Amino acid sequence: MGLTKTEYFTDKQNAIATMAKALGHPARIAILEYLLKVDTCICGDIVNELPLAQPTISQHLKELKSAGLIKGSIEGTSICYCIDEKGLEKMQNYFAAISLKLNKKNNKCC
Amino acid sequence: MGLTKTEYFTDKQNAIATMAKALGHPARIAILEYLLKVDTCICGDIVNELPLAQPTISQHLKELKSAGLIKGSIEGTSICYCIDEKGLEKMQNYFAAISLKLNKKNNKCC
DNA sequence: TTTATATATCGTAATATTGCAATATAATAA
DNA sequence: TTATTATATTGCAATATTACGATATATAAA
Repeated sequence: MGLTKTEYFTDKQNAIATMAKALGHPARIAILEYLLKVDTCICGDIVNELPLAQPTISQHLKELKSAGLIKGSIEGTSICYCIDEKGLEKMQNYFAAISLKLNKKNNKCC
Repeated sequence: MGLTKTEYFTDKQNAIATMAKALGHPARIAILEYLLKVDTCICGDIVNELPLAQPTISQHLKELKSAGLIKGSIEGTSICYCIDEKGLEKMQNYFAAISLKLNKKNNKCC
């Protein structure tokens, strides 16, 4: 086992779970926040910024990228990573919709 | 290894990552959406609703609960689970804040 | 071409997650 | 007390994740 049964769930559920999973590690949250903080879109300064080895950062970047949360473009020798607004917008919309639903019914149990 | 180095990150980063991680599985997204859909707050109907065995659901509920995303209260023999608004509000606020920042700087690279 | 620099990939060890059968627990019903 | 019912816990196999050293790759500089 150890294998998620994605086939039992809807595409949308899987998509949200995939993005949430990508954000489910503090290093990846830190990368996101760093990309958000710096004005110019930054490449491997992330490696200097975070207390993790370069291969580890590279792996985390890959995961964020494949989840559609960041984008990377080649800039000479280095690579320029930046936030993929589309992905984050999806997350924002998802949680905004949930909050809206929670407000409508006033969740009065428990 | 296989061990996340949480000590290198801020409490807030770890907190967001923990909640995101809990949402990083389609079954847990499905549970959340089910709790959101039903008006009365529901217990073990989740087991009937989802195509996973009872111990598996129980485990997923435990994770959602320990992440502060759902609450459970004993209701006779069964347990009534419902959404913990505080946790979801934190997630909503987090993504709303990110969107806001993304709009301010207009993320024009890549 | 050779060297330097930046990033990715490979290989691997340690640990975590997923899923479920079997079993335990805890509350009500008979 | 003895079922019955609902949920949790245990134990375990299969797989995934995390982290990093070593190495590969690819571009630019000398």
